[in-house]
Amino acid sequence: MASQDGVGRAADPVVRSIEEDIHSGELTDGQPLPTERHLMDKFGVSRTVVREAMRLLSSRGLVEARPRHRPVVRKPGFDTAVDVAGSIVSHMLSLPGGVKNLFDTRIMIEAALVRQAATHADKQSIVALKAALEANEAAVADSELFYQTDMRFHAVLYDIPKNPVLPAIHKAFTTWLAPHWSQMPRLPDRNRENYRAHKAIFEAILMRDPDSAEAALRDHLEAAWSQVRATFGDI
Amino acid sequence: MASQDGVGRAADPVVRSIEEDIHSGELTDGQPLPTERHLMDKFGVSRTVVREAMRLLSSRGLVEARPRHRPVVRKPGFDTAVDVAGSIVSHMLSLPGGVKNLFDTRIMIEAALVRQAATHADKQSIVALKAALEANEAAVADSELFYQTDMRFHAVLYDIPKNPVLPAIHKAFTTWLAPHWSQMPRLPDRNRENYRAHKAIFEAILMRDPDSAEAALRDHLEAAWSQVRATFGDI
DNA sequence: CAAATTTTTTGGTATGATCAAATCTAACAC
DNA sequence: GTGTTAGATTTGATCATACCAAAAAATTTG
Repeated sequence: MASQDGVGRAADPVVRSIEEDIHSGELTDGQPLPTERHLMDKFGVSRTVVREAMRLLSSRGLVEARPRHRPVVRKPGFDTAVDVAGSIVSHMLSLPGGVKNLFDTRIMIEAALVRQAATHADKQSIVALKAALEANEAAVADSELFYQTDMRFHAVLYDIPKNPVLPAIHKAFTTWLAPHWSQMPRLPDRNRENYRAHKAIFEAILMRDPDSAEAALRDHLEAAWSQVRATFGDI
Repeated sequence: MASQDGVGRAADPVVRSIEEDIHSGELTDGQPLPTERHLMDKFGVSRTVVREAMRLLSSRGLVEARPRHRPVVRKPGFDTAVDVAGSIVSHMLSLPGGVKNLFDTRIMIEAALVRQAATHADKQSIVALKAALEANEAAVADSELFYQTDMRFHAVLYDIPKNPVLPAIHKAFTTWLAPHWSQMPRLPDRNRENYRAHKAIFEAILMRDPDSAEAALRDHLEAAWSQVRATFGDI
C-alpha cells in the first residue's frame, strides 16, 4: 500500500514528469537522460532534488544509473521487476526455510509447466526442447557446460506457453537460487543422472502424458533438492 | 544483474553496514534509525551520502522513509518484494497484452494450487475453504462483500501449501489486477455464477479429484476473463 | 585521417545554511 | 499526579556553492 502522507517530496513532480516521458515514448530505451544541471533548470529545483528523483527512478527500474555515467532510460520488462525485487528476496532467503520455500514454489510452477507442455506444447516447442535435451546430453562430461544446458532445458519449459511473465519468473528462480546451487560439487555421474531425469520429462511430454511428466519433474527437482541439502545441511 | 562498475558509491558501506545490522537483529523491526547527523558522524561521511544511503535502503524495502519522519526499520517479508516490484509491473500492464499475460499466469498458478489442494490439502485447510465458500454464498446479494469473500476464497487456496511465498504471489495478483477488476459492474447474477464456480472447485477438491478441480478452476477464471474483456474490450 | 592530448562537461561528494515539521521540555491547569 | 499546551530544540528537506575526478568533447599532433 503506497501510503500518502499529505506532503509529497519535492522530487515527486520531477519523477512523474520523466516517468510520463518514458511511458509516452518521448524518452526512448537506451537514451541518456539530460544532465542533472539541465534538469534542475527545467524543473526549477536544486540538484539535490534532481538526484533524489534519479534515485527514485532507478529504484523503479525506469532508468539505469551506473555510478559515474549519465542515467540511461530503460523501458522495463517483466524481468526488471525481478531485478528490483532481488535484493529483498535475497534477504529473506537467509531466513530459516527461505530457500526451501522458494524451491518448493519452483517445483510447483514447473510441475504446472510440464503439464501444460504435455497437453498443449506445439511442434516447434517440442523441437526446441529436444534440442535442449540433446545439448544437455552432449555436455555430460563437462560440468560447467552441463550446468548451462541444464538451465537452458528448464528455460525452454518456461518459454513454451509464450507468456513473457514466465521467463521472468525463471530468471528470478535462477538468479535467486543460483548462489546455493553454484557451490555444489559437479560430478559427471550426477550430470548423467540429471540428464536421465530431463529425458524422462521430455519423453512424458512427447507422449502427451501430463501425469507422468509432472511425476518425472517432481522426482527430478526433489532429487536436486536433496542434493542441495546433502551439501549444505539444513537451510 | 547487479553490474559492478569498478568504483562503488560512497553510500555503499553505509548501506551494507545498516543492512547487516537489520539482518542480524541489531536494528529491530519498527525501530527508528539514528538521525542523519549521527550517522554521518558514525561513518565519517557527509550528509549527502547518508541520505543517499537512506534512499537506497528504502528502495530495497529495508527501511520505510515517510517524508518528514525518521526512517523506520522494516524487516522485509516476501510481500515487501511485491510492493517494490509493483510500480514497474504497473508500467508494463499498460502494454498490449500485459494484463492478459499476468492473468494467464494467475490461471496457471491457481490451477496448480487446486491440484495440490485436491491431492494434499489437510483437513484444516478443507475446513477453511469450506468456511470461505459459505461466506461467499452468504454474500451473493451484497456485491461489495461478495468481492471480498471472493478474494478470500482464492486466498485460502494460496494458504493451503503453507508456503509463505504463495500468499505473497496472491497479493501481487490482486493488487496488480485489482484496478481492472474493481471497475467491473457487480451484479448479483454474476455473483451467483461465480459462487457456483467456487462451489464446483471446492467439491472437486473434496472429492480429491485434481483433474476436475483444475478444470473447474480454469472454467471459472476464463469466464472471469471474458467478463473483463466484455467490459473493457481488447486489453 | 587516426591517435594522442588537452579542455570542458558532468556526476559524486563535502559544507554550511535555511526552513518547516516533528519532537521534546517544561510550565501550567485540573 | 495527570494531562494539556506553549515554547524551545531537534531533525529531515531543500537549496546554494564549491571541489574533485572521471567521462566526454574538442583539439592538437603524427
